[in-house]
Amino acid sequence: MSAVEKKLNQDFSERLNTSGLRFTPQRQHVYDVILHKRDHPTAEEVFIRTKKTMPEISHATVYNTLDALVKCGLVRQVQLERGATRFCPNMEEHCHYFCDSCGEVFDVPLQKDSTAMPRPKGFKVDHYDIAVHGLCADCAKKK
Amino acid sequence: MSAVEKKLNQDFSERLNTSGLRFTPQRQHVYDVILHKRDHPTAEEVFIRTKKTMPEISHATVYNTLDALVKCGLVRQVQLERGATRFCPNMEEHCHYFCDSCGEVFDVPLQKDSTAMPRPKGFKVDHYDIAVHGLCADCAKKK
DNA sequence: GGACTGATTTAGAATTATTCTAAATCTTGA
DNA sequence: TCAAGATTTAGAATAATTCTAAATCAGTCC
Repeated sequence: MSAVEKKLNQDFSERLNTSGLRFTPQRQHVYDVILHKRDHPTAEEVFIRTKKTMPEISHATVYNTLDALVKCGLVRQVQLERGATRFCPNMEEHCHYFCDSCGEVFDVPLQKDSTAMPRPKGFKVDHYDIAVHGLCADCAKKK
Repeated sequence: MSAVEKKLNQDFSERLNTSGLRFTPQRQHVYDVILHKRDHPTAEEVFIRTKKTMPEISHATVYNTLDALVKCGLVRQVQLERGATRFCPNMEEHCHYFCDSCGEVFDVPLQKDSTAMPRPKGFKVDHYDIAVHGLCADCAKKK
């Protein structure tokens, strides 16, 4: 393992710890897999890819790990269509251009100051899906 | 049926026709149900509500009808969390404030000219989910 | 009106996505 | 070292959605 990789794992470990979670080989492998190919895989796809380097990993662990990564802010959970949830390692503020025909996903950074949002060349926009997540007034009070 | 209702059904029927779809009692009931209580039900919830006035309707028909309504632009399909898809009868440009704790959904109209988006009183924002749907350059060419 | 065509509906099976369960294993701290 | 709690595992269970094949329905052509 290179020095850079060691550093990454240390950061990762600390990130987990601050959320009360442990650094485990399984979590490391899953996170590696997601960072390695920076696309928008489903949990099933992450499972398949992780099996290549860790054949004994289970389904439940992948789900559990993905939830852990989402909880400590290392991965974003993305709902683009009916069916499987996807996961995204890009934690910068960005939006997803999603092709309803082929399923391709394009990340586009949000630029607060520009009036027109840039978009992938040739992309034909049909509609926007904007969801703001958080806590409603009542739930915010309770916490 | 009142004159207003007749008019609505006529509009609905025409809307279906222009998409090559037929106006059927089942579709009418499902659409009624969605318009009546303007929240964000899942397909299962729509199924249950529709059964009250049309007990013999089937699961598949509800799914089929919801897809039809989405296709002809009368209903919006919304993915807010893992699990069931929701449907929204509000076709104005708006975004959804979603409470990750209790699941409440608030519609907020998009106002292009204002700098700060209004939000439900007391809502504590965690993160934005912005998805732009459409066709990528390659797929747009093929169509 | 009757036959034909294709759309729609239905029950139920099948598939897909996700969560749950209980036992085994591992980690950490006393 | 031991106890407590976190994690992992295989597989079962559940939830969400789609598929299938047969039956029904609506509109069109004669």
